[in-house]
Amino acid sequence: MSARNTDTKEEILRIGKQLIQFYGYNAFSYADISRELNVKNAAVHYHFRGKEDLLMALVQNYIDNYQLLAQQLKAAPLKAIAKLDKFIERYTLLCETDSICIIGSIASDYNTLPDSVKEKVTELINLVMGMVEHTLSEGKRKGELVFSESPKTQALLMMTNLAAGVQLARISGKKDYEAIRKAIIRQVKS
Amino acid sequence: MSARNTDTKEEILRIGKQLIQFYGYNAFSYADISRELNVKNAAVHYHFRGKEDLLMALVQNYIDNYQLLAQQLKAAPLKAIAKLDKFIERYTLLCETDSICIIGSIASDYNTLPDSVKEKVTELINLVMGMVEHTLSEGKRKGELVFSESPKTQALLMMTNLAAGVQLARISGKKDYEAIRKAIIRQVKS
DNA sequence: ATAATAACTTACTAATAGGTAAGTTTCCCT
DNA sequence: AGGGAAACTTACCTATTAGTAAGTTATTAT
Repeated sequence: MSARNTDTKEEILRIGKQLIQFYGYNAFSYADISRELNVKNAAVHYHFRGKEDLLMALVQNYIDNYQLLAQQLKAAPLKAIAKLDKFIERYTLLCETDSICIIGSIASDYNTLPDSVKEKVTELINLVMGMVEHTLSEGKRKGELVFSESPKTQALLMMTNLAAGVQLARISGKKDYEAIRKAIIRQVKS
Repeated sequence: MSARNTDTKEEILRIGKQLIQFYGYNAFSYADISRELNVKNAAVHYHFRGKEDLLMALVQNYIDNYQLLAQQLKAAPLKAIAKLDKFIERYTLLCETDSICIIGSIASDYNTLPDSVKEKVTELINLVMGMVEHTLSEGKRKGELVFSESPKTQALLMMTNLAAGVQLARISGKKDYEAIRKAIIRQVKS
């Protein structure tokens, strides 16, 4: 099936993801990836025709990943708060590496992207949003969560707090993120 | 004092600001500015040595602007809600041109910026944050606003909702932004 | 054993990036 | 009237960008 190395493609995706979250989509190049992987930039082009294709694959990767998480959360015998914590933890981890959420990163470069990618990003957002909304909705129904906004609006609030929270954290520090993280839990808890 | 054109410098700042808010800092070039202004790119370099200097001037511009707004809000005989509305309106206007908050835009490219700019951005954030916090704090003291978080945390929540709200709006539409806008007012009102 | 193919490297493009040095035009001040 | 300076243009430069065509090496299926 393969010659030399089977997981170069996955490595490219891994590094590309890191670079986008740390520097931004328009700030990294194929040279950055090939340097870190110790291959030539043509090797990167071999696996992903162009930067758009790489981004496309990356977003699809996220979609797959979140689809899995959504399934797990639905099936898991966890309290709503615990489910939310599982989701929020992803942002906390980002924070610790001075990285930001990929959706936030892409959002800033959104107007430079081709329509095909824009559509995939919309798909990802709808997925994540729907997952949070569902978790909130279910938690409310079961009496585990209390909030007065609609689940959809509450999900919007929570998501924007988190996305901008990690962005803010790299400028003004992790304390601000922590304050936000605790507050968004309080908003749905008491 | 000047030859030919006195406001080229201001025009550069205006266009630069637009480009950053629409495409992002790393996605625009001096060529974009010079094209729109009908000058050569060397003319842009004449007014701003390099891209960093332009960004620096732009952030300083925002600082001046927000310092003025902060003064106005302190002096104005307005209810806290009206003051917040004045501030929030800026984000609503951004939304209408598919643009995002400059802080959010810079935050995504933050790790590609030199320290000098990073410090200026911190200064801007502290200013804006302090302004919102003060407005919230005063409003609470006067009994015009009601919220249980500390004014600082409430300011963090409000700011992150707005910053990510406009980012989200260009992807999933203005309705989501509107829902957020109304919700953040309800959070401090009732 | 060998043919096919996956996974590369080598060796290039053409376009754009940010940036500069030297000259030119226009205006103002004396 | 003439000097100086502000506000440019002309004409470059080097580095980097995304991208490609053709050749090489290693693996695998037959």
